[in-house]
Amino acid sequence: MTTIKNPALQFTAENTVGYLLGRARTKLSKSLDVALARHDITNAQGRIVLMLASGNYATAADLGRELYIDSASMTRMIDRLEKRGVIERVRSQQDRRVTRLELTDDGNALAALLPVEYISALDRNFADFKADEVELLKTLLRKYLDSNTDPI
Amino acid sequence: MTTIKNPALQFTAENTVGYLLGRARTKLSKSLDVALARHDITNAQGRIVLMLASGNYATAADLGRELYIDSASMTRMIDRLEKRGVIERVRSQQDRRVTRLELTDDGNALAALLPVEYISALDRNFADFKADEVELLKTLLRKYLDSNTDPI
DNA sequence: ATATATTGCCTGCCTAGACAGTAATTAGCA
DNA sequence: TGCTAATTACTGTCTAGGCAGGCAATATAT
Repeated sequence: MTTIKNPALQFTAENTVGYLLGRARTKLSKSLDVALARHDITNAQGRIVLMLASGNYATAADLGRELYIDSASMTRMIDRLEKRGVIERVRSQQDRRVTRLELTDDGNALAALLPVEYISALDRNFADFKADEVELLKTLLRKYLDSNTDPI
Repeated sequence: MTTIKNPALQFTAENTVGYLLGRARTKLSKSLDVALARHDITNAQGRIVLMLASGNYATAADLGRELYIDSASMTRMIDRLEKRGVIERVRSQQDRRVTRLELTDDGNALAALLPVEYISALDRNFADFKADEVELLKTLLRKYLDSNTDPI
């Protein structure tokens, strides 16, 4: 039994969780982008459309809070989706700071199509995985996301 | 025992592997950026420095192939690292298309410090995980990365 | 030996995020 | 009531990626 005295000596970036996580996310995201391309929408954009369609989010701030995306990035994302014609900004009368986000008819039609696209794309991506392996992966990811790492 | 007839009906973006993968990657990457900030370098940049220090990669094309990053993005990354003073472009004499990437003295000094930073930052991020849980996560990610998803 | 293909690097322009800072509006409290 | 907090959305400027296309240099095939 050998003990590694100084882990830094055998450290390689390519073996890092961070590295694997980054590559896996890029691969999957790219694959989803390809799958959604014929709807003229990206993975990141489709997610927003679905979240709005769920009725659980009404404003850019809502979405940003859930996604841990800052409001500046959300503003730009909303810009793209508005230009694309799937959502509209509607200024709230109750609180004139907020602009409610509403799906257009096109947006609702898109939202109806997306789940099938996502499900089949994910199925293809994880075809080699048994169902409980995917669940295990999700469980581990959720565990990491729920842990609060001291920022320092 | 109930069978779900139409999975699309209960589909929510927030339960997706893609969603969890994206959020986890963002969280970890942000944490690494904070940890490396005092070396005036980002996570993505530190990875390149370490890969060059390993001696296994000599050119931007080498790095891009390993990281699945396209050459245009690599060009810009090299620009930033060169401006930052950690690497130099050295035109090859053998093949005048290629520019070899060499760490400067500053770059080598940095490469010597980085492993410890990465290791401690990762330890903090996965403090709640048992060692074999991290390994399990890495195994699942590698399995996904090794699978070849038909692009369509 | 030369036309063709490949490779390496680059530029331009796009999405997606980050942070900092600003203006407008509302909420909360002395 | 009036001042301060907090909240919402925004702009500017940055990193990090993507794709398309282009040029120069090397490899390959006829």
